[in-house]
Amino acid sequence: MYTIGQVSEMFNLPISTLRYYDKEGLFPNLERESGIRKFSDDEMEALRVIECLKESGLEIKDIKQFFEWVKAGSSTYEKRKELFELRKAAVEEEMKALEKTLDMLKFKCWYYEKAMADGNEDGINAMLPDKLPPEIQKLYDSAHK
Amino acid sequence: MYTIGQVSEMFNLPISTLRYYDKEGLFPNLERESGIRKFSDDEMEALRVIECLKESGLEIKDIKQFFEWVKAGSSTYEKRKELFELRKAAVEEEMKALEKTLDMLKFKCWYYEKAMADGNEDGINAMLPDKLPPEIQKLYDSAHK
DNA sequence: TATTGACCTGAAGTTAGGTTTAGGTATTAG
DNA sequence: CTAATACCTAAACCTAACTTCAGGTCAATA
Repeated sequence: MYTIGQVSEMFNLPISTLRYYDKEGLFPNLERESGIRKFSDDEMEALRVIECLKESGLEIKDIKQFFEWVKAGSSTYEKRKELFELRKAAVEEEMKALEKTLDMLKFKCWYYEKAMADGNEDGINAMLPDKLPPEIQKLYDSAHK
Repeated sequence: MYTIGQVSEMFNLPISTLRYYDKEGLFPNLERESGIRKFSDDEMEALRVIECLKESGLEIKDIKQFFEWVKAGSSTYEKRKELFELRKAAVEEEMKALEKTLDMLKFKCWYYEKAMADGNEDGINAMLPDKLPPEIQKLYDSAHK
């Protein structure tokens, strides 16, 4: 069993955030001892799931919904599975978007390296939009498709 | 040259968002014809950069800063390059975080598939935390490290 | 004894990134 | 002529996810 301060340290989350999560219903089974929250391993695992679902782009109210399904028992296995499948698809989409973003960033890094070497952007502009070095052209095309 | 409505369609962004970006100074060279915004290829490329930097996690006010550097000319090449290097590192970090998130999501998908097949979570709980099938154990460990 | 530190609450405040509203102009279609 | 479109502005509004504040309890320490 851990206090809110210990959990805050372990997860590197402000105490105020943990209390906020509790108020929003993300720890439906959280116990208290004379008013003081006692975080068990269940709440620790819940926090891992919260961080996962949050990172996947899910809103707090929908994370709460998930924990309500957990409380409801085995009749909600299917809903819960579907939720995770959907978040998985969303994260895979987001990673694709980030790949494209990364290509643009790499292109811009090359761009400014060359601009610094040349003292101006004229040489680069003469290569645009399709006479860039092959590796760079790939990045440029990926970022501009 | 494009009108705001055309740009809105092309980038799939609300007109109100384009006007908001303009108000925030993200199109420092945007021209107007009797009050009406005229978006040139420069603004189109600016928008691609805006979307890239936004996706990388940069705030609007810092994107504005970048366009001020562009306006300032070749003396800011280094700053601009550093900005893109930093955003590149940030996106690479974020992708790592998403990989871990994805591992947790895949684990949970497996978890609920098995729970549905078994009708309960007992079999799974007996395997936790280190007697899971090898592939699944990898996901679990990645998500719990 | 008193003060420090860790916990508690409800309510108000904050921030980013837009969106909506209310009112106006200018061009074109019927 | 008038009515529908597409544009414009300033200012108010909105939402999510926290954070801060003001005031209070309780246990251990100096």
